[in-house]
Amino acid sequence: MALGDSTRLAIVKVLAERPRAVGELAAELPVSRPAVSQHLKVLKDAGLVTERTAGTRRIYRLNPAGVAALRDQLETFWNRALANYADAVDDAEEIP
Amino acid sequence: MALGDSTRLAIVKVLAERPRAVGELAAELPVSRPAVSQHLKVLKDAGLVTERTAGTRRIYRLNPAGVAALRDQLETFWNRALANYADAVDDAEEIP
DNA sequence: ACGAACGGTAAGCTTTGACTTACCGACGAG
DNA sequence: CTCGTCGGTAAGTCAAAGCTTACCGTTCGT
Repeated sequence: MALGDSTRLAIVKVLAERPRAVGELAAELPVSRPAVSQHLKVLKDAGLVTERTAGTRRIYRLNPAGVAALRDQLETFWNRALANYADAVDDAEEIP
Repeated sequence: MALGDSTRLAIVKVLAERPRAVGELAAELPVSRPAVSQHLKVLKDAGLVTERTAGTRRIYRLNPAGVAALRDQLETFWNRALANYADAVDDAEEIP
Protein backbone atom coordinates (compact mmCIF):
# COMPACT_ATOMS: atom_id res chain seq x y z
CA MET A 1 0.00 0.00 0.00
CA ALA A 2 1.28 3.43 -0.94
CA LEU A 3 0.03 4.87 2.35
CA GLY A 4 1.85 2.34 4.45
CA ASP A 5 4.72 4.68 5.22
CA SER A 6 4.10 7.37 7.82
CA THR A 7 5.99 10.07 5.95
CA ARG A 8 3.98 9.34 2.84
CA LEU A 9 0.78 9.55 4.82
CA ALA A 10 1.93 12.89 6.20
CA ILE A 11 2.59 14.17 2.70
CA VAL A 12 -0.88 13.15 1.60
CA LYS A 13 -2.41 14.84 4.62
CA VAL A 14 -0.56 18.07 3.86
CA LEU A 15 -1.58 17.93 0.24
CA ALA A 16 -5.16 17.38 1.34
CA GLU A 17 -5.15 20.96 2.60
CA ARG A 18 -3.86 22.51 -0.58
CA PRO A 19 -1.32 21.87 -3.35
CA ARG A 20 2.34 22.50 -2.58
CA ALA A 21 5.70 22.69 -4.25
CA VAL A 22 8.31 20.10 -3.32
CA GLY A 23 10.30 22.56 -1.24
CA GLU A 24 7.22 23.66 0.64
CA LEU A 25 6.43 20.07 1.52
CA ALA A 26 9.96 19.45 2.73
CA ALA A 27 9.80 22.56 4.88
CA GLU A 28 6.78 21.21 6.74
CA LEU A 29 8.13 17.73 7.25
CA PRO A 30 11.06 16.43 9.31
CA VAL A 31 12.83 14.97 6.27
CA SER A 32 15.01 16.32 3.50
CA ARG A 33 13.81 17.50 0.12
CA PRO A 34 15.16 14.49 -1.81
CA ALA A 35 13.26 12.21 0.54
CA VAL A 36 10.09 14.10 -0.30
CA SER A 37 10.88 13.78 -3.99
CA GLN A 38 11.21 10.03 -3.68
CA HIS A 39 7.94 9.73 -1.82
CA LEU A 40 6.20 11.88 -4.39
CA LYS A 41 7.40 9.53 -7.10
CA VAL A 42 5.77 6.61 -5.30
CA LEU A 43 2.56 8.52 -4.76
CA LYS A 44 2.51 9.64 -8.38
CA ASP A 45 3.02 6.08 -9.62
CA ALA A 46 0.17 5.02 -7.36
CA GLY A 47 -2.03 7.64 -9.00
CA LEU A 48 -2.66 9.48 -5.75
CA VAL A 49 -1.05 12.78 -6.72
CA THR A 50 -0.56 14.78 -9.90
CA GLU A 51 2.17 17.18 -10.86
CA ARG A 52 2.06 20.56 -12.54
CA THR A 53 5.09 22.51 -13.66
CA ALA A 54 5.14 26.21 -12.81
CA GLY A 55 8.44 27.73 -13.82
CA THR A 56 11.19 25.98 -11.92
CA ARG A 57 8.72 24.68 -9.40
CA ARG A 58 6.64 21.50 -9.46
CA ILE A 59 3.27 21.87 -7.84
CA TYR A 60 1.89 18.61 -6.45
CA ARG A 61 -1.73 18.08 -5.57
CA LEU A 62 -3.94 15.17 -4.66
CA ASN A 63 -5.49 13.31 -7.56
CA PRO A 64 -9.19 13.08 -6.70
CA ALA A 65 -9.65 10.19 -9.13
CA GLY A 66 -6.95 8.14 -7.44
CA VAL A 67 -8.22 9.01 -4.00
CA ALA A 68 -11.76 8.08 -4.96
CA ALA A 69 -10.59 4.82 -6.52
CA LEU A 70 -8.80 3.80 -3.35
CA ARG A 71 -11.80 4.82 -1.31
CA ASP A 72 -14.17 2.71 -3.39
CA GLN A 73 -11.81 -0.23 -3.27
CA LEU A 74 -11.71 -0.12 0.49
CA GLU A 75 -15.42 0.51 0.67
CA THR A 76 -16.29 -2.71 -1.14
CA PHE A 77 -13.86 -4.54 1.09
CA TRP A 78 -15.44 -3.23 4.27
CA ASN A 79 -18.88 -4.17 3.03
CA ARG A 80 -17.88 -7.69 2.17
CA ALA A 81 -16.10 -8.16 5.47
CA LEU A 82 -19.02 -6.87 7.51
CA ALA A 83 -21.53 -8.91 5.51
CA ASN A 84 -19.61 -12.12 6.12
CA TYR A 85 -19.41 -11.24 9.78
CA ALA A 86 -23.18 -11.01 9.97
CA ASP A 87 -23.38 -14.61 8.75
CA ALA A 88 -20.78 -15.79 11.22
CA VAL A 89 -22.71 -14.38 14.15
CA ASP A 90 -25.09 -17.33 13.86
CA ASP A 91 -22.36 -19.72 14.94
CA ALA A 92 -21.41 -17.62 17.93
CA GLU A 93 -24.97 -17.07 19.13
CA GLU A 94 -26.07 -20.68 19.03
CA ILE A 95 -26.29 -21.00 22.82
CA PRO A 96 -26.88 -17.62 24.49
CA MET B 1 -0.79 1.61 9.63
CA ALA B 2 -1.53 -1.98 10.55
CA LEU B 3 -2.46 -2.81 6.97
CA GLY B 4 0.78 -1.50 5.55
CA ASP B 5 2.34 -4.92 5.26
CA SER B 6 1.21 -7.07 2.37
CA THR B 7 1.13 -10.29 4.36
CA ARG B 8 -1.00 -8.61 6.99
CA LEU B 9 -3.36 -7.35 4.33
CA ALA B 10 -3.58 -10.89 2.95
CA ILE B 11 -4.45 -12.22 6.39
CA VAL B 12 -7.22 -9.66 6.75
CA LYS B 13 -8.57 -10.53 3.33
CA VAL B 14 -8.67 -14.22 4.19
CA LEU B 15 -10.35 -13.51 7.50
CA ALA B 16 -12.88 -11.39 5.65
CA GLU B 17 -14.25 -14.59 4.12
CA ARG B 18 -14.62 -16.46 7.37
CA PRO B 19 -12.81 -16.98 10.68
CA ARG B 20 -9.79 -19.27 10.71
CA ALA B 21 -7.43 -20.99 13.05
CA VAL B 22 -3.77 -19.96 12.99
CA GLY B 23 -2.69 -23.13 11.20
CA GLU B 24 -5.36 -22.69 8.57
CA LEU B 25 -4.16 -19.17 7.88
CA ALA B 26 -0.57 -20.30 7.57
CA ALA B 27 -1.62 -23.05 5.14
CA GLU B 28 -3.12 -20.48 2.79
CA LEU B 29 -0.24 -18.06 2.92
CA PRO B 30 3.35 -18.33 1.71
CA VAL B 31 4.78 -17.77 5.19
CA SER B 32 5.36 -19.94 8.23
CA ARG B 33 2.97 -20.32 11.13
CA PRO B 34 5.04 -18.25 13.58
CA ALA B 35 5.04 -15.41 11.08
CA VAL B 36 1.27 -15.55 10.99
CA SER B 37 1.19 -15.56 14.78
CA GLN B 38 3.28 -12.41 14.89
CA HIS B 39 1.09 -10.65 12.37
CA LEU B 40 -2.02 -11.66 14.27
CA LYS B 41 -0.56 -10.07 17.37
CA VAL B 42 -0.18 -6.78 15.53
CA LEU B 43 -3.67 -6.98 14.11
CA LYS B 44 -5.10 -7.83 17.51
CA ASP B 45 -3.31 -4.90 19.14
CA ALA B 46 -4.73 -2.69 16.40
CA GLY B 47 -8.21 -3.93 17.25
CA LEU B 48 -8.81 -5.34 13.81
CA VAL B 49 -9.19 -8.99 14.82
CA THR B 50 -10.48 -10.88 17.84
CA GLU B 51 -9.48 -14.25 19.16
CA ARG B 52 -11.53 -17.15 20.47
CA THR B 53 -10.11 -20.28 22.05
CA ALA B 54 -11.57 -23.60 20.90
CA GLY B 55 -9.70 -26.48 22.48
CA THR B 56 -6.10 -26.28 21.44
CA ARG B 57 -6.97 -24.01 18.55
CA ARG B 58 -7.31 -20.24 18.43
CA ILE B 59 -9.96 -19.02 16.06
CA TYR B 60 -9.31 -15.54 14.70
CA ARG B 61 -11.93 -13.38 13.08
CA LEU B 62 -12.27 -9.79 11.96
CA ASN B 63 -13.42 -7.33 14.58
CA PRO B 64 -16.26 -5.41 12.96
CA ALA B 65 -15.88 -2.54 15.44
CA GLY B 66 -12.23 -2.07 14.56
CA VAL B 67 -12.91 -2.38 10.86
CA ALA B 68 -15.72 0.15 11.05
CA ALA B 69 -13.58 2.56 13.08
CA LEU B 70 -10.84 2.49 10.47
CA ARG B 71 -13.38 2.89 7.72
CA ASP B 72 -14.92 5.97 9.34
CA GLN B 73 -11.51 7.46 9.97
CA LEU B 74 -10.57 7.11 6.30
CA GLU B 75 -14.00 8.27 5.21
CA THR B 76 -13.66 11.62 6.94
CA PHE B 77 -10.21 11.98 5.44
CA TRP B 78 -11.45 11.34 1.90
CA ASN B 79 -14.24 13.85 2.34
CA ARG B 80 -11.93 16.56 3.57
CA ALA B 81 -9.44 15.93 0.79
CA LEU B 82 -12.07 15.98 -1.94
CA ALA B 83 -13.72 19.07 -0.49
CA ASN B 84 -10.47 21.00 -0.51
CA TYR B 85 -9.87 19.87 -4.06
CA ALA B 86 -13.15 21.40 -5.13
CA ASP B 87 -11.91 24.75 -3.83
CA ALA B 88 -8.56 24.41 -5.58
CA VAL B 89 -10.20 23.83 -8.94
CA ASP B 90 -10.85 27.57 -9.10
CA ASP B 91 -7.13 28.29 -9.36
CA ALA B 92 -6.59 25.77 -12.13
CA GLU B 93 -9.54 26.89 -14.22
CA GLU B 94 -8.78 30.57 -14.22
CA ILE B 95 -7.80 30.69 -17.90
CA PRO B 96 -9.33 27.85 -19.93
C1' DA C 1 -0.58 -40.87 31.85
C1' DC C 2 1.43 -40.32 27.55
C1' DG C 3 1.78 -38.63 23.03
C1' DA C 4 0.30 -35.62 19.40
C1' DA C 5 -1.56 -31.34 17.72
C1' DC C 6 -1.85 -26.48 18.17
C1' DG C 7 0.13 -22.15 18.76
C1' DG C 8 2.74 -18.39 21.25
C1' DT C 9 7.53 -16.63 22.14
C1' DA C 10 12.60 -15.92 21.80
C1' DA C 11 16.69 -15.36 19.16
C1' DG C 12 18.90 -14.43 15.08
C1' DC C 13 19.25 -13.49 10.22
C1' DT C 14 18.18 -10.98 6.31
C1' DT C 15 16.16 -7.91 3.53
C1' DT C 16 13.51 -4.06 2.46
C1' DG C 17 13.22 0.69 2.10
C1' DA C 18 13.67 5.27 4.03
C1' DC C 19 17.04 8.79 4.59
C1' DT C 20 21.11 11.69 3.58
C1' DT C 21 24.81 13.73 0.83
C1' DA C 22 26.39 14.83 -3.57
C1' DC C 23 25.67 15.87 -8.23
C1' DC C 24 23.36 17.54 -12.30
C1' DG C 25 19.90 19.52 -15.46
C1' DA C 26 16.13 23.04 -16.17
C1' DC C 27 14.24 27.43 -15.83
C1' DG C 28 13.88 32.47 -14.74
C1' DA C 29 15.83 36.95 -13.30
C1' DG C 30 19.25 40.30 -13.88
C1' DC D 1 25.35 34.98 -20.60
C1' DT D 2 25.45 34.05 -15.95
C1' DC D 3 23.95 33.22 -11.46
C1' DG D 4 20.55 31.56 -8.17
C1' DT D 5 16.61 28.66 -7.35
C1' DC D 6 14.16 24.46 -7.74
C1' DG D 7 13.95 19.66 -7.95
C1' DG D 8 14.93 14.90 -9.78
C1' DT D 9 18.49 11.09 -9.59
C1' DA D 10 22.40 8.21 -7.93
C1' DA D 11 25.00 6.06 -4.45
C1' DG D 12 25.64 4.59 0.00
C1' DT D 13 24.26 3.99 4.92
C1' DC D 14 21.44 2.30 8.42
C1' DA D 15 17.63 0.98 11.14
C1' DA D 16 13.13 -1.19 11.16
C1' DA D 17 10.64 -5.28 10.68
C1' DG D 18 9.41 -9.57 8.57
C1' DC D 19 10.77 -14.40 8.35
C1' DT D 20 12.67 -18.79 10.01
C1' DT D 21 14.24 -22.20 13.31
C1' DA D 22 14.01 -23.79 17.81
C1' DC D 23 11.75 -24.32 22.07
C1' DC D 24 8.04 -24.61 25.40
C1' DG D 25 3.39 -24.60 27.48
C1' DT D 26 -1.43 -26.07 26.85
C1' DT D 27 -5.08 -29.04 25.59
C1' DC D 28 -7.34 -33.18 23.89
C1' DG D 29 -7.54 -38.09 22.63
C1' DT D 30 -6.38 -42.73 23.62
